[in-house]
Amino acid sequence: MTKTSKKKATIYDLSVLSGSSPSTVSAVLNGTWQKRRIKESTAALIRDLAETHQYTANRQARGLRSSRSGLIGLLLPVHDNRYFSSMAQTFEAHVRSKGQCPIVVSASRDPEEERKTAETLISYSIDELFICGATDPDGVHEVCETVGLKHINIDLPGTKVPSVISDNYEGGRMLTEAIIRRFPADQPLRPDELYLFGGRDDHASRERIRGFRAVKRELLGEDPDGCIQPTGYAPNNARLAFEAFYEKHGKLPRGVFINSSINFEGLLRFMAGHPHENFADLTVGCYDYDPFASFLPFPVIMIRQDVEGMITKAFEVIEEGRPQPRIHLISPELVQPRTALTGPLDALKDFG
Amino acid sequence: MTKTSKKKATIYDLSVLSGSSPSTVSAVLNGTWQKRRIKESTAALIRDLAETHQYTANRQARGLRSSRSGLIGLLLPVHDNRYFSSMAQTFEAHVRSKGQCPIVVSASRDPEEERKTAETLISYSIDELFICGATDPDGVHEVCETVGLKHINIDLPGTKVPSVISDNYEGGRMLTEAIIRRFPADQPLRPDELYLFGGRDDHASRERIRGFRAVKRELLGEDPDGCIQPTGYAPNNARLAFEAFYEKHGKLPRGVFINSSINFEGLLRFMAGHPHENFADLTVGCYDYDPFASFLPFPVIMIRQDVEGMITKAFEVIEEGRPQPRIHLISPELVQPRTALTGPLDALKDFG
DNA sequence: CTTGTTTGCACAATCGATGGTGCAAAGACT
DNA sequence: AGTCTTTGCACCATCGATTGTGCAAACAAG
Repeated sequence: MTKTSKKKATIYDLSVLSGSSPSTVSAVLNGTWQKRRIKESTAALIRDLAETHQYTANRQARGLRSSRSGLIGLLLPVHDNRYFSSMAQTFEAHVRSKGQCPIVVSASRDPEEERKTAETLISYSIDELFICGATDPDGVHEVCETVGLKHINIDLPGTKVPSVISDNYEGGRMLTEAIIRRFPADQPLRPDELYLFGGRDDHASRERIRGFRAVKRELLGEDPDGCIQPTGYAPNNARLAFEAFYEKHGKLPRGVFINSSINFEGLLRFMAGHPHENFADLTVGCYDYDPFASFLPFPVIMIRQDVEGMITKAFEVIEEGRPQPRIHLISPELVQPRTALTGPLDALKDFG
Repeated sequence: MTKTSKKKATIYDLSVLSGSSPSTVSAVLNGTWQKRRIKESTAALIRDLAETHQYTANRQARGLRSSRSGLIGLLLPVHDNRYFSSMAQTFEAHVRSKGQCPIVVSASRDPEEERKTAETLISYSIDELFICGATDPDGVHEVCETVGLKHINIDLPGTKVPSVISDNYEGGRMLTEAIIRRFPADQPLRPDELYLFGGRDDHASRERIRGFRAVKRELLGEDPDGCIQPTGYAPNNARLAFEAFYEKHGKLPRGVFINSSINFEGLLRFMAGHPHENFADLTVGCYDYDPFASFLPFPVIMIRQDVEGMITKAFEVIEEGRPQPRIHLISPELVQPRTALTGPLDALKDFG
């Protein structure tokens, strides 16, 4: 190896090699050289040297000077979930296409951790922060605000800055209606046969529940309170709720609206505990999309949220000068049972 | 707001406020103050000020000086996949517990993009890099090596530095055997009824295929070449392979070994195109775990790779001084049909 | 009271890139 | 030839934290 530098080349190295000053090297390599009236030939020489020595600017130094880092943060509840990981994927694509670098972290839906994590990101001088699915978006907002960091909410809205979220009310309506219509006219669903499980007291759950209840009232005439079982987001709580229902009624409801795929896993856990039940007359609607769930042995109607649409919108809004703290709704999509949609995975290249 | 600083407090701000020098403030706040013989009372005063002014060190400045950033990189093929996103989740937990900050990026399995992305991370002076599932780990190695960056391979091995990977051979064997044993003695699987779909010419696929073929030979006596269909990782290629088989034979193989959940989605797409088939005599083994897939209307045996084990091992190995470029195998786990395992999602807190 | 030691801290250089300013040399113009 | 303008670049301060060094004041020993 001739060029085993072992340490990265700096503008000072290149300035010695080229016989020009560090500032000239810097200007050439960051594109401001025309403004500084550097001769084309000097620039070419320096670019050449940079190339052969594999120079790349030290982002920490640049960031320190310019108080920008080129990092854009995304704060998630968790990574290992289809919805949020596809947020990460889409977010990364957008950020990279702007020539910046994504930094994606998770905070377990814990308000305290959300703030702490935001502070960590801030200590790296990130340029913008996308707050996705946070339990306390306004808490994170405070942290951002004191250092003048641009930020925006996704998935769950806050009140201080703009929010881009799914149209949960409409999605809830669509899904509820699809469940109801799935039953044949001679064996229609009764109001007390359609339950909602999962979710908690956040904006998304509330809106979905509102849509659910509205459609129930419109199509089934009634909407008993007892049919709403907000069990939180933990899969095991959902499992317990199904278990309890089953204990009491000896079966599951004929129609089940599940608030998210995480809660849906609770249903699976319940089913694993009842291997001999075949749950013949069960229709599930789930507010999330997963291709495998779509092919389960009972009809599963799903909602796919428009992640690409939300991220795109969020970038548009955050670029605005003084955006109002309003809520931007993005329409989700209804997915019929046994549907295998394509996704970002299809962008995977096959090499080798 | 009394304390709307609008810009972050620095050690200089605190030094003025406390009447001591910046270096004293720095020493107090980064823990080296005992070594510098700072009075306890001075330290207390400064800590107090730091608290009330919400001081946090500028990581870019610190990193510039110390040529370390506190960032640890993870390079993935993609985010939106259960396996890799759970890598991200586990990785993040480990990194944060060491008081550092994770930076997770994806490079689409593209060797060029892998190197470029590594270079970007390097420009941020990351302290270590975990290379997960890379198509060209040794290419990334070159990039790391020239700047003296510690790195390690996960999931797919390289030849230059240590690699921590799944025991794909054993996993392949376990899964194949489980598929075969799933068939009753009076209707045993014939060698030409057990196919493998998906994967390509990488270490993981090769090992799984090797295990598959070995077990087939041992248990079924034969192992025809035609039963191996490495379709790459793209779901659509897998779909086409299933389609082609179905065209030719009018049915699917009775036993199918699928190389990954991504390829499994190809099977779903195929099935979506044949809504009236019920695929009664089909048993699938999939080298990945997904709870929904586990409950599909046909038996699905799955392999869950020990992500926690791999990450833990990788951190152990990378801390070693001069680790040898050997391969560390981590045993995966067989998951019977209709099993809902708990996962990192269960760590989600319910607040609100 | 003098000399030696310890305590407690300030000073200043440094990391690498940026950008304002200044100033010679080259060219234009009278 | 003398003045004015433009060209081309070097110099230097700066961003914020770290760290080696130096040096007074406080204290101890003789």
